[in-house]
Amino acid sequence: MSDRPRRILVTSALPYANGAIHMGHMVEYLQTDIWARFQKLRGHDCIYVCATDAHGTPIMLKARELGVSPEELTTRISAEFIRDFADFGVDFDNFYTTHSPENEALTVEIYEALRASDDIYTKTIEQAYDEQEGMFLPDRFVRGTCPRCKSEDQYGDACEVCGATYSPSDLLDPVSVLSGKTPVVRESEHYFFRLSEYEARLRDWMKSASLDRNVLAKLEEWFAAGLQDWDISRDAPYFGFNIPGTVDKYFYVWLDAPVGYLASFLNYCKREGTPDFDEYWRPGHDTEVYHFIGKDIMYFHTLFWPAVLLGAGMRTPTSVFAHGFLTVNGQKMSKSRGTFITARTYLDHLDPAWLRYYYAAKLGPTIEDIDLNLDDFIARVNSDLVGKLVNIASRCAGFINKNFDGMLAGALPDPELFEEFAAASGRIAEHYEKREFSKAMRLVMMLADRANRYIDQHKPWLMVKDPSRLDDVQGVCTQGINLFRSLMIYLTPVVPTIAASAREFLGDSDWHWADAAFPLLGKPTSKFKALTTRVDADKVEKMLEDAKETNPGEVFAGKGDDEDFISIDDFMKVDLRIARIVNAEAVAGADKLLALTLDLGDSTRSVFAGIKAAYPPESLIGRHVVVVANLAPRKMRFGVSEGMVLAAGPGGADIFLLGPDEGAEAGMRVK
RNA sequence: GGUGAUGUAGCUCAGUUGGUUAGAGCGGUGGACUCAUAACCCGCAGGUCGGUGGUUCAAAUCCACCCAUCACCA
Repeated sequence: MSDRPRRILVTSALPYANGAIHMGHMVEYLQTDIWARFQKLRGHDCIYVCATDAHGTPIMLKARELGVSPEELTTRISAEFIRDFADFGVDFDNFYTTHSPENEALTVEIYEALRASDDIYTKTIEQAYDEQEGMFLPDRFVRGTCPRCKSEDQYGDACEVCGATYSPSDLLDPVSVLSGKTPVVRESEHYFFRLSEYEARLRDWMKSASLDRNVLAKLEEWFAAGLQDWDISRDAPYFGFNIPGTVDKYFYVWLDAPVGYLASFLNYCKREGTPDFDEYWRPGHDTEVYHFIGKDIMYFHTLFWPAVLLGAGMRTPTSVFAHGFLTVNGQKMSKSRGTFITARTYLDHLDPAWLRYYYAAKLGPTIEDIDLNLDDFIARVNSDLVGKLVNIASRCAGFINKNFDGMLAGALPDPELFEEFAAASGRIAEHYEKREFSKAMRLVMMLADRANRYIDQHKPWLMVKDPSRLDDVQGVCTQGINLFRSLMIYLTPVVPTIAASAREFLGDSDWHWADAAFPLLGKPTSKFKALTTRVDADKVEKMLEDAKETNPGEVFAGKGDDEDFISIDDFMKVDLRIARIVNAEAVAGADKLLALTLDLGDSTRSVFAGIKAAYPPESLIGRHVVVVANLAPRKMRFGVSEGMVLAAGPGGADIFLLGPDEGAEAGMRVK
């Protein structure tokens, strides 16, 4: 097939270190991993690198919130990333971090090169500034009322209700998400990259990169709108790399993040002593570089990144492969629906091979979203992987084991059929190469059907009763096992763990793609063990229950996306007050309730609290507690409750009321 | 709001440059088999191809508008 191995470098987008890897992330890492494994299986020289994306405001703030340094935070999260990926069988050649000396050196080098080519200039801009926090605020950290439709509590860059785009200074009643204070407008000098000068060169690159049709359409759209120069600096405090020649300016995280691809690769080259970094990143070599990304970050990878590389005199990626998002049961992943499933939650309950197969069965080369439909997942894996594929080996192995001591026959009874399977190699490989994984899977499963039909037609279970036909039994089963073996070789990139067990069963050494064309004959096999089990619907159910319980504080979405936070305004909607309990008594006929009379300073309320088992009523009188004062009154069997007293604990006798420190008085607002 | 994409059997998806009765797998159903992780094999049923209008001898396929879903707007 190929005269000479291709030299390929592939990357997946760098996961952002402020939360756990989830099922949506896995689409990309599995897609890339399958492709990289395929290339290696074909005998090509393929290196797969990735890294943690460690910089930026969200990480800085998250670290502050947790009371650790950003370095500690990202190191800890990187370790989680590495574990999750390893357990899913994602086989990186190197997984590094953007907070590394290599990355700093490369980022600075690129920046200096851009300066030398006059691609960098400075300009003073106005930006929202939080005086209390002492920092400039990214657009998403300012919220307020949309100037167009007057919807409240919108982001500083766009209104989610009417879709208007604007800058934070346009908001009515802007508020800093960090302090709750009104931000002021302050001037600052920023560094800009002259992206606007790059349209022609980017168009040239586009043509050579054979991008997906949809990606091209998107690029055209952006060109039509006109390319704007890119603000690549941020003011201190900022977790990132200092811009040389400045005291308080830092590179914007999106500048050094893609440089992280180079840094991770450089780190790999240094460690392994090979290959030569420059052969992959300087122009004029026949190496190939591919970035796998999600469609949401196309702008950075198809405009900024190639332009930066061009400006710095480096080579541009051979192509950029964008994929769509993941939906779960047809909808966006959502915590409240329990469909926000982290990689770890999945791994706690289910076999990674199943997800790898399922994603492969649905993935194509386009930016279309794919859906993880859990009922479909169960049906698909059980029917394809177990019922069709593994079943071929399972139904043949018994005969070979029992009657022939595990020995395969010396010849195939139907070499033409085997040849059909071998001949499919080219088409399947082409599908893999073009990232048409779903087509590859369909073809393999069609062949698996064919193999099952073959066995059914020859009925070894009948022949085995006739001693004179034992040779035929061995032949048919050897044929079946070899058909299985070829298919398993084709599926190695998708389900490497299953392939490894199959190889062990067959006593085969390492597999290469080309091995599928040559049958295994006259060799002993080991005792057959189940290669994978069926998906148990109960386990999927348990996983979903777990997903619902995942602590939301531990999981965050991507950069700048904080849909899982509530804003300061949301919090301020809750009117928490200090109240003094002026009276408490058991409610006749209620097992758990106490009727409390609360003094809120300016008013008195009746509140029912389910704390009877934990507190004798008389012990409460005179105590100060915290109460939700603006909770809608609720009619209960014993009367109307006009608020809610805050307490912690699992319930029963283990309930602990919240109380203020000495000095708080009834009616004070808690904030 | 602008732009782009998607919408085909219960489910997941194919449908090449418009051309004979719209396909596959799963599921359902009837049968067969009993080697196999109740797997496998044979048959059957299921769709006015999101809606409306148009171009054409002919449209899931082209055009317009509408509806729904999703994404992007640096």
